[in-house]
Amino acid sequence: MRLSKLFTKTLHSAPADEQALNAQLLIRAGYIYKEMAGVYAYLPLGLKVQENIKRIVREEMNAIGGQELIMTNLQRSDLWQITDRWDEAKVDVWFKTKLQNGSELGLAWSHEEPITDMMRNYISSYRDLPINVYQFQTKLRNEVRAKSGIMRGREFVMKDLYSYSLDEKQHQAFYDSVIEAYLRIFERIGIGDKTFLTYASGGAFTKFSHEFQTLTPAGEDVIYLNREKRLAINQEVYNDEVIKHLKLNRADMEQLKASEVGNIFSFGTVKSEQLDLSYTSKSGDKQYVVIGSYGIGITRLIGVITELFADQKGLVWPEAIAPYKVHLIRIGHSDELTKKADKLYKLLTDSKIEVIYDDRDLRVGEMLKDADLLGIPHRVVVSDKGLANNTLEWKKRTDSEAKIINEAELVSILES
RNA sequence: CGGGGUGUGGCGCAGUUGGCUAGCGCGCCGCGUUUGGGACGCGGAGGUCGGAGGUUCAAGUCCUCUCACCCCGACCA
Repeated sequence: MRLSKLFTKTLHSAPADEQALNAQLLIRAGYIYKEMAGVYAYLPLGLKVQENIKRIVREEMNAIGGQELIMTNLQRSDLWQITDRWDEAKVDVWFKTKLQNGSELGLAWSHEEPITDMMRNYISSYRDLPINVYQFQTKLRNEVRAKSGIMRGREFVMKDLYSYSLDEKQHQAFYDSVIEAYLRIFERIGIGDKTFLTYASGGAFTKFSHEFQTLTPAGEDVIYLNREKRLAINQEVYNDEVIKHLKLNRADMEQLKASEVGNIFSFGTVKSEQLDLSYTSKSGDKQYVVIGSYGIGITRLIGVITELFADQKGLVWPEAIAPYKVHLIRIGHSDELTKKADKLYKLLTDSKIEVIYDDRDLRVGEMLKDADLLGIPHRVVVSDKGLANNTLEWKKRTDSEAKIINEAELVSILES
């Protein structure tokens, strides 16, 4: 992509009404646009980051047998009435609306009820199980107070997976495989060393649920972490009984701020009993399906990663999710130089390396500032300095000094 | 929902005790000079001051209501 053609440009200063670092930087760099409090549009750069995260999540979900689908945003009220979660005293984040004929609809804040009800049409025999399906969906939640930029919005993208299992054993095996898959996902997107499996309150069925908490001062949660065992306990269930249950010691636990980027939990048969989702077993009797639910906050991850890696100069993306791999800058505008930069741009893009090419005739300072702000992992500069001996400058976003290398060296660096 | 704060061109801000054609910086357009870390000169375009009502000879400035946004807290199945 040529920067001269890219939709969105950078801003010198962040809007005053935005305090959160993640939103400030993402807005300045042109990744997102704020529509209203807690509601952000994703512009081309931001969408690419989102899609890159989704790609990794999708690969890992498919690898453990997940099948992607997409549910609807408009939901019937009757399903939620059955499980007693339509009442705003019970669920206070509902956005509700009405059909022309007056019947009430809910706007999806979760999909547990509709997807489970849908399964009644497809599950009737033990032969139909297990079923593990997931989606990337926009969740709408009428938060009383949106805050922290994109980390807690009223509209956000979540990956949610639902597992339907024959019995507790089958469920547990899948549940464990999700834990492994989640750890791989966080590793791949570059926050593995800062993300920890965390015990949290379990809800209706189990004693605990599991959360995946990423350490960041910008997070809303407080966890107690045993770094050595890479195990944490959410403050909400942090007590002697739980510590003992997990064979941990209070003395080894570190109190830290973190952001919940994923959570998984078991419903047992609670929800299938409520919604009457059952199957006929091999021996002919009626059994309720064991259900699990597994979420990853896709857009929240973008916020967390921004907070985690950004520096004074701007964004810093891990390579796996960066919108582009290389930020190519041309300093100078002689025909010969332009030809050289164009050629390099073509060479890299032809090799399937994603490049954002600053072909604008701006002053150097502006181009370099923009490169820092956009946070693309590799910066390559071609200038008159390298014309004679055919060299260029390469610098990682996280390095302080550029290195002089030649084209072949660059290609091998980028392809490694 | 309780408390605190803020709304003035696309962005950041100034605007004294009400007073003249509402300013400044950035950005934008034109011309020229520049070109290795956000250049400079000259000339332009762009706002009716969040909204409604009121007080007044006169309101961006005062009053009432209202909307939006930010922060702290409560909340977060």
